[in-house]
Order: sequence, then C-alpha cells, then structure tokens
Amino acid sequence: MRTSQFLISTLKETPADAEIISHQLMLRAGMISKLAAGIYTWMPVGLRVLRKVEKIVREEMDAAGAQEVLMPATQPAELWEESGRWGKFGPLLLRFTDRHQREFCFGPTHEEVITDMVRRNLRSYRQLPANFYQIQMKFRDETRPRFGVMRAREFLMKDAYSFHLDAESLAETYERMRQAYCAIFDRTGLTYRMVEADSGSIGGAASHEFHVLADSGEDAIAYSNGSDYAANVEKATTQLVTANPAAPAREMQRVSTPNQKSIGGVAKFLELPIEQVLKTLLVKGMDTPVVALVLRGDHELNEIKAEKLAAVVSPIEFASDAEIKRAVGCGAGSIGPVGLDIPVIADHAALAVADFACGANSDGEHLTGVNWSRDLPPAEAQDLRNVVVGDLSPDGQGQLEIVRGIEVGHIFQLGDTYSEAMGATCLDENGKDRVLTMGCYGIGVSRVVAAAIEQHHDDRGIIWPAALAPFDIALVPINLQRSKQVRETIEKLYADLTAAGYEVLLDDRKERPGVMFADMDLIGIPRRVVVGERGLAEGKVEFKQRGAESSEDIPLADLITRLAQ
RNA sequence: CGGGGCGUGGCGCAGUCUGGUAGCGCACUUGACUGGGGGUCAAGUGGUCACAGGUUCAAAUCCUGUCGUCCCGACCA
Repeated sequence: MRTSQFLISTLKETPADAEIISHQLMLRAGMISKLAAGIYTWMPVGLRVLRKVEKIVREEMDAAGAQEVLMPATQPAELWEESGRWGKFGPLLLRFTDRHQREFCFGPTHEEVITDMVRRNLRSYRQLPANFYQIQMKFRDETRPRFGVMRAREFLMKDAYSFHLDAESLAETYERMRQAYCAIFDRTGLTYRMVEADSGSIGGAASHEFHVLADSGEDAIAYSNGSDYAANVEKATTQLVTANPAAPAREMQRVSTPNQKSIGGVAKFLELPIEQVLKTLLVKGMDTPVVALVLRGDHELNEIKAEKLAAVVSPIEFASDAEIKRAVGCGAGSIGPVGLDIPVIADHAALAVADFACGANSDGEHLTGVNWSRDLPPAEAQDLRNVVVGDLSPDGQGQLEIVRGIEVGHIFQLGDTYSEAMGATCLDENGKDRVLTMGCYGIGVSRVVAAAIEQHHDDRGIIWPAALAPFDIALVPINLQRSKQVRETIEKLYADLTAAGYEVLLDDRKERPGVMFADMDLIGIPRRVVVGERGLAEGKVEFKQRGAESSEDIPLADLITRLAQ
C-alpha cells in the first residue's frame, strides 16, 4: 500500500473531548472518526487493525469447532417478548418501528435470535452439541458512552452460543471455549488474565472473564502471586479467617467522640489502628426493614456479595438517614453492633478482632474494648468485603495482588433460561423431547483494539504488537522526488517485501522526513525501513523497531534476512 | 437519570463580562527555498459564531427555549 493511495489522516493536536490515551491516539492516528456519541467510522488504518483481531478470533473459533453465522442486527420485538426481555431490558435497548408499525430493536446481543434459529433447525441429539458464532455490530444505548470505542454504543462483538442436551456436554464446550480464548489472546500479543467472574444477572454455573491488563482499566482484578488463582474483585475471596479472636484484654467502655463520623476520624480520635475499629452499615432487608453489616474499618463492603445474602434485598439498597434513626436511634456515623435487635451479619475478618471499637448507637459516642461473645452475641459470619492487597489467596497458595483490567471477553454457562422460555428442544436418544442447555461466549472485538493501545503506546503514539499492526513494515524514502537511486531502490524493496508476504506501507507522499517519521510512529507500524542516498552510498538502509531506542544501518542485501529473524 | 463544563473554518483555541467590519495557531491549496524527526518565506481557500425565538438602529456577545457533546456519579459487555 502506498500513502498516496491510502488515507493517512493524522492530527498533531489532541482532540479536546478524548479523555483516555487509546481514544486520543485512535483519533490522532486517523483510525476512527466520530459520527455521534459512541458511534464511530472505522477509517482505513483502524479497519485494518480491527480486521486483524477479527481474523485471529475467526481462526481460533473455527479451530475450536464453532460454526460461523451472521444474524440480523435488526430484531423483532416478538422474539424479545418471548424471552421476557422486551420489558426488562429497558432503555439500553434501541427500539424503532417499521412502516407497518411493528416494533423492532437494534440487537444488543443475540440470545433470542440464535435460540430461535436453533429451535427451527435443530431437531435431534445427533446434531448436538452445536456452537454458533458471529462477528457483528451490536448497539447498546449506554447511558454514558465514553472512552471512544472502549465503551461505544455501536461496537463490534464476537458472540457465540452453544447448545447441549446436558450439563456435561456444556462443560466440555465451555472448557474448549476457555482454551480457544486463551489461544486468541495469546495470539494478540497482549498481556491478559483469565479471571473467575460474577455471572451477574444472567446467572448460570461457571463464568470467566478475560482482561487485558492496563492501569486505565475499569475493573479491578485480584490474582495470587503463588498460584493460578485470579478473580474479578467483585467475586474474589480470601482464605477466610476462622480462628477465634484473641482473648479480651480490656473492659468495654462508652466514650465520647464528638463530631467523629468517619471511620478514619474515629480511629485517629481514639488513637487506635483502623483495623481495630469496626464499621456498621445498614441496608434494606428482605424480612426486616434493615440489616446491619459489620466490617473491619479498613475494609470495603462488596455489594455484590452482600446482595446475594438471603436477608438482604437485591439489588442492594442502603438505609436512608431516617430509616437509620428509626432502627438504631442515631446517625450513620455512630452505628454499632452492640445491643441491636435487627439481624447483624459480620465479615469474617471483623469477627476475628478483639477489643474493638465501634459506634454506640448514640450520636457522638462510641464503645471501646468490645469483644464478641462477651459483650454481644457473635454475629452471623459471611464474606462481605472486597479483598485487599496482601490477603491470602483462597487456595492458601500465596497472597493476592490487585491490578486493573479491561474486560475484553466473557464466557458463561447460561443454562436453559432462553431455551426454556422459547421452547428450544431436541429429541434425545430415547426419542424424548428435551430442553437444550446453553453456553454463551463473547469477545469485544473493537474493544480489544482500544485495549491494545492502552497497553502499548509511548509519547510518540501507538506501538502495535506484530499480530495487530495495520502494516508490518513502513518504508520511508528520503528525497524520493529527486533521487532516482532512492526511487528505484525503494520500489524494488516494496515489490520484494510484498512478494515475501509482508504488508508494507510505502510513504510516497511529498513530505519532509520528519513528517513521515512522526506519522509512522503515531500509527505505530512495528518496523521501519528508511532508504536515503546517504546510506545507499554505502549500500545500506536504516532499520528500526517501533519500540526500540535507536536504529541500525544494515546492508541492503541483508534486509530480507534480517526482517525474517 | 442526577450534577457540572463546553458548542466560534477540518483540529486546538481567543473574542462573550462591557453589543458596533469574526480573529490566532495547526491543517489544507499554489509558488520559491529547503530536504534524516512535525522546516522557512510569500500568496491563498475555507466560518449565516449549534439551532429557534426575542430585545436592539445593530447580537458570536444580552434574554428565553431547544439540541448536541464531554466530564463526575448512578447504571452497564
């Protein structure tokens, strides 16, 4: 490809409304162009990268036995009414009406469509298990699209759905998909981690997320430095403390703590380490108006864990100031577990603390030297908190570290939610009709592109991993217009490298070298070959890796061999 | 959906408070010089100042409304 015939639409300045680096660089490198909030055109440079991701995904899905299909982006409302999601999905679903006043939506996901396809076309267990995938634009009307294509409304996704007669078959395909995902992300050249995930509202047995590690990631993931354990912090647990707390050493005392409303403030005021102070949160309960949740002062409530408790309403809802006052007779800053006549649930770590301080259920007062069993009945023990760095891995091997990740893939064992609601069945070996069980497997293809940039860039621009780069080699001639020697050499190189199977971008614009270097660096082409009269006089050209500190002059004759290394 | 910011050539911005000929840098076009890290000089192209009303002799500027867009939060693959 020649730059004279290929749109290089780079920007020197950063567009004002791009916040994160990948968004800025995608705009500056001319990869994408915004049409509306969360809706982008993929321009030539960007599309080449997107296609690279797609190709890897497609090859690995095919290799794992999945069959490619292409489902409609436009979906009729009836299908969503069958699954019960037309009402439930809410404003995230972009709905519209055709000329006959029939309602449709732009597909945000395709469970309904694939389930419909399967119930119409699969009849026998002999056709199972079956796994269908597509690479398709989805539309989700996010309340706040942001970060360019990272959280766009219209985005390219690979989604796959598998169908089985039983759970064992589903588990087999799930495992095969898990391996395929590892193969896919290995091939991208990105640093990623597979983590245990909360299966969320979709429910189902197992669920894993794939995260590209980057400081700007929206998710926190915990992993063990001594084993393979890794989980989204939403779900991560630690080895639970079951040991009894130390023996009481102090008497319980009521102390005045005027105007101390935060845990940090109370700890400081009482001159106690924050781990020695327990905090009590009131949330709405299922059977009682409120439930008390007790945590160590330095720990954070994990709302997902909490709302799974039978006693707690889901989704979780914190008690209002008025409800707190009614239930315990004080403000939020002075609640404590002592003497409460509402259900009290404590995190394991909070139950292991002796001689602790806590609110006295009276404004401006706290209790110190409090001990479970002696001063109050031991609360129900539960895992309520987010893990923190240094917690023991739940498998007992090593300690937890926490890093940020960008979720690029998610695999679920879905179960029969959709097949049951929509009547997707097959005959089994005994000729009996059985409801199918499903798995679903997603990859945010366009998000992978942004995540790659978050992980691989410098102050000059993008540094593509070889597998994702829009081109393999940038050919930069110096003085192309004036030097016949340069012109002839570069044309031959272009032909030879292309014949050798490289994707080459020859910069034949009438630009100064600095402009060409800056553009090739910004676009992030992994390797650059510069041809100028100066070097040719010695039979040499300049070779530089995008991320490398400096370039090297190598004999023209050795170039192809050198590139092959 | 709650809170806040911003809409002036393709991009980044000034001008708005205090109404009076629409500006700057980059980009783009042409020419000359230049030619190994976004070069210099010269001459140009391009904007009904988001939109709709209103006030006024006169509105980018003041008033009212609408829309778009970005950020924080809630929500979400």
